[in-house]
Amino acid sequence: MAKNTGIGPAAGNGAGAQARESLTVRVQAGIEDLIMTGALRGGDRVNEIALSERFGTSRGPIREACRALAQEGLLVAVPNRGVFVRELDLREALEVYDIRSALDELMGRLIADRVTGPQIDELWVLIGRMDAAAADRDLERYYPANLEFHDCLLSLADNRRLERLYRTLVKELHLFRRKGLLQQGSMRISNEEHRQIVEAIADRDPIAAGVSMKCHVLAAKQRLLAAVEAERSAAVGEQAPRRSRPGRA
Amino acid sequence: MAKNTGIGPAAGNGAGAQARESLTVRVQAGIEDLIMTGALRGGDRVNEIALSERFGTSRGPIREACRALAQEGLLVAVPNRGVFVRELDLREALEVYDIRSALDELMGRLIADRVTGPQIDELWVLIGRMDAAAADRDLERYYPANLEFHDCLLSLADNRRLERLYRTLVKELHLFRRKGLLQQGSMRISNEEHRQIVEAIADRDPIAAGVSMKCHVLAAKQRLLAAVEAERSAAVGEQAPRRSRPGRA
DNA sequence: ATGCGCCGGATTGTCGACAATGTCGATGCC
DNA sequence: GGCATCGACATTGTCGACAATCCGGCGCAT
Repeated sequence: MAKNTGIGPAAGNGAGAQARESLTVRVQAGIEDLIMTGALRGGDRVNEIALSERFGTSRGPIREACRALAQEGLLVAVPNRGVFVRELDLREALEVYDIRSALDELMGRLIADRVTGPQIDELWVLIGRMDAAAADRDLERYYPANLEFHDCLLSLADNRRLERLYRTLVKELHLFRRKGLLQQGSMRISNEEHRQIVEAIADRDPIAAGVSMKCHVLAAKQRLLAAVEAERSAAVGEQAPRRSRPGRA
Repeated sequence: MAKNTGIGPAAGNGAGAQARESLTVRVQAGIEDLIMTGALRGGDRVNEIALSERFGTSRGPIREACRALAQEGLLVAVPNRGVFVRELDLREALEVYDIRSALDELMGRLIADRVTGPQIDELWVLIGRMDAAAADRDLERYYPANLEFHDCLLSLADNRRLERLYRTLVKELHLFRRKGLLQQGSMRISNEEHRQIVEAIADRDPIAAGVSMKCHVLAAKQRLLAAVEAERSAAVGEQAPRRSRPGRA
């Protein structure tokens, strides 16, 4: 099997080719990637030895990276048992949504207070791109545009701590068990909310911008809730809620 | 030289006597304490060897703890230079205040939605204790009561993620250069705001509770801003802004 | 005298090894 | 047959040592 999967000491890896970086941060980014791409799923055990072979390093940097990720909330460390990929239950996911709603409201207010004309134009461009993708029902194009839109808003807020926090929370939501339910919201409805946001920003109305951003998040929360509820009732209607394996956590 | 300064493997230390805890987490808590108590100040260099002697361990746990604290934002890691205690400039402190204002508003809304009668009584008790301390101008008694009051609110919100986030931000504010300016707010004014908060909560009015909590934080932000401004103008008026040492950052 | 290059000390980054702990399976007993 | 106990394996927790890198001072050439 692959002894070195691309992140060796002298391997010019495509993403972020900063050779002069400590191994720990590279491993940290690598593990994050493994989680984001789904290679590591919630509840999975993180084996230090396996990872050290996977990344071609010793266990030291692995452990340091895991400590950092545990502090960030992506992993949980159980003493003498190892670290596991954190699993977000519905309640925790909703908690994160509530927090994001508050932060997004702040973000909207901050943006409306300091936005410039060209920045507004840029937002409209992104809205247009999302509109086009939504018209084609092309989720593969919509999703990155949506990401870029929110990144743009994030940078416009001009609050570095808020930016870091927001990114942490977004990553955290990837730990939700069935994250497929997250982006189940219809693109057109979501983009209508985006348009409202940009309009409020263009009006330089902090209150309206904050409210529209908050509602955008809360609407996503409601969509998730509805999706979960739908899934549950479907499962109940479908024979019995069969218990799969007695498997361990 | 002191081979063991109190946190050895078998030392029953007073704070958090959980013997079956990994060294890393103990070291992490220890370093946090060093920062909170001011033994380590913003910008200070964190020497791994010194800390390993201080805590009576090897460098491994120290490094892991530092990684975690760096991820948390209390330390900053400079490649091949080591880790330093993060220093919060005014701008960053204000950023944190803005974020806290948003989170506190959320907290107020959540509390007003789910608070019970006995919990309201408990809040009034704490208000009374703060009132008494404020009447005596006893900051030594006011400060812990204030802390307990906010802890109580935090638990009442019943949002674990929010709680963790809030505590992180509070710790972060300790990194502000002259944190003495932070609690410079007069006790009576602050406690008047507290009373407003509890009244709104007792009315079970989520909007009012959120607004009053948000304003409480924003008022603290303004007090900090005023204190900094006052300090600056005083420094300007007082001869020359003498440059101290050519010292390093 | 001043700027440049070299060298020594100190510290960080990384590694492999040992000890401690927990887990899983086999064995024996009730 | 079910359950408690014991033992071997696997994994984590911790340590000491080596190599890479960086900071500071010294000497030298211009």
